Amino acid sequence: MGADLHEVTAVRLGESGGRYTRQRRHLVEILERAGMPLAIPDILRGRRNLAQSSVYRNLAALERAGVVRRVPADEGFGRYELTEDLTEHHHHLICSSCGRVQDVEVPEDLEREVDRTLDRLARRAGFASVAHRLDLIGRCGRCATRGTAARA
Amino acid sequence: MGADLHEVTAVRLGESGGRYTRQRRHLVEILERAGMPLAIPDILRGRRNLAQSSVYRNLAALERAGVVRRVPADEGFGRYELTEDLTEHHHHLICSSCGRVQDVEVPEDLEREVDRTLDRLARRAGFASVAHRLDLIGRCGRCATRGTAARA
DNA sequence: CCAGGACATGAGAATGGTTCTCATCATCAT
DNA sequence: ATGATGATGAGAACCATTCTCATGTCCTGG
Repeated sequence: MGADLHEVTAVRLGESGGRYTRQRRHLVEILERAGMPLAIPDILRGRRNLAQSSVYRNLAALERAGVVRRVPADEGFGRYELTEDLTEHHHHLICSSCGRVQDVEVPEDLEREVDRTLDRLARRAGFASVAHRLDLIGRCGRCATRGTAARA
Repeated sequence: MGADLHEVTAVRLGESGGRYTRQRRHLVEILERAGMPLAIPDILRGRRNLAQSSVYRNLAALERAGVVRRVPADEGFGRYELTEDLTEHHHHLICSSCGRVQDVEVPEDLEREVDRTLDRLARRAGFASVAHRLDLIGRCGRCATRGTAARA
């Protein structure tokens, strides 16, 4: 992996009628290095050569091509990461206090059991072609030490 | 349950320095009847006596009181449901094509195993006080029958 | 009863993340 | 080269959400 990440991206972009331009390659590299879902400001920070509108447009293009995924956080804005077939299947630790998102992988056997069970439930409800999304909500170490009140 | 839903709400609202007004009661009843996360337009639909700004404000108040939870969907807007300690712990079937969200409960033992494992992983990563969120992504029956292209 | 204080409401303005528009550039095939 | 097709950047437009402010409502103490 790693080397052909860009090949795969190029192919998929081609299929969806797009080009693998320098800026799109740049975005893919940024997301690859980050290893965690990034918000637009994170991507823009200290890179004054990226136009915000182009970043949005290109992330949308990469999403359409199936290379990038928009992660919905409960922060009022979105974060972006590479799709799982380009990395490893993983889940997120989400800090409910500062919004920081961190990747985790869960054990194979739990994954399998979750998948199996959910698949059954989904079918029963008339849903098809199912993936799952499993996130942990908590407080990261940094937020836990200073006490940020959440609820009385 | 059901009867004291309103008592609990009144108490929690009181604790967080608010009143259980007619409109807030109304919102709680709407969410209770729905049994699925509702978007603001769903709540407003055919109820011209509710001011949009008040609905937002009141849902925020109810969320602060721990009665309501904002569910982040990948639709660009939020949905609201009663918190789990007022209903049952459950998860969502999310249709990736039409955005419809439906509640599901998963078997006790899977829940337990997920909780146990995630707790361990979280602790290892320095996260504390963890809840989980487990959603199914797929296509609902309605969207599956008519073919809505998602990706080539 | 009446007055005052504290919170709730409604309408619309303001905010902020995201998407669209449009004029200009780059890239590819002929 | 040359024209077509798509990409880029800057800013305007959009839309969900939040804020403002002028009332309204409810409870409390006199």
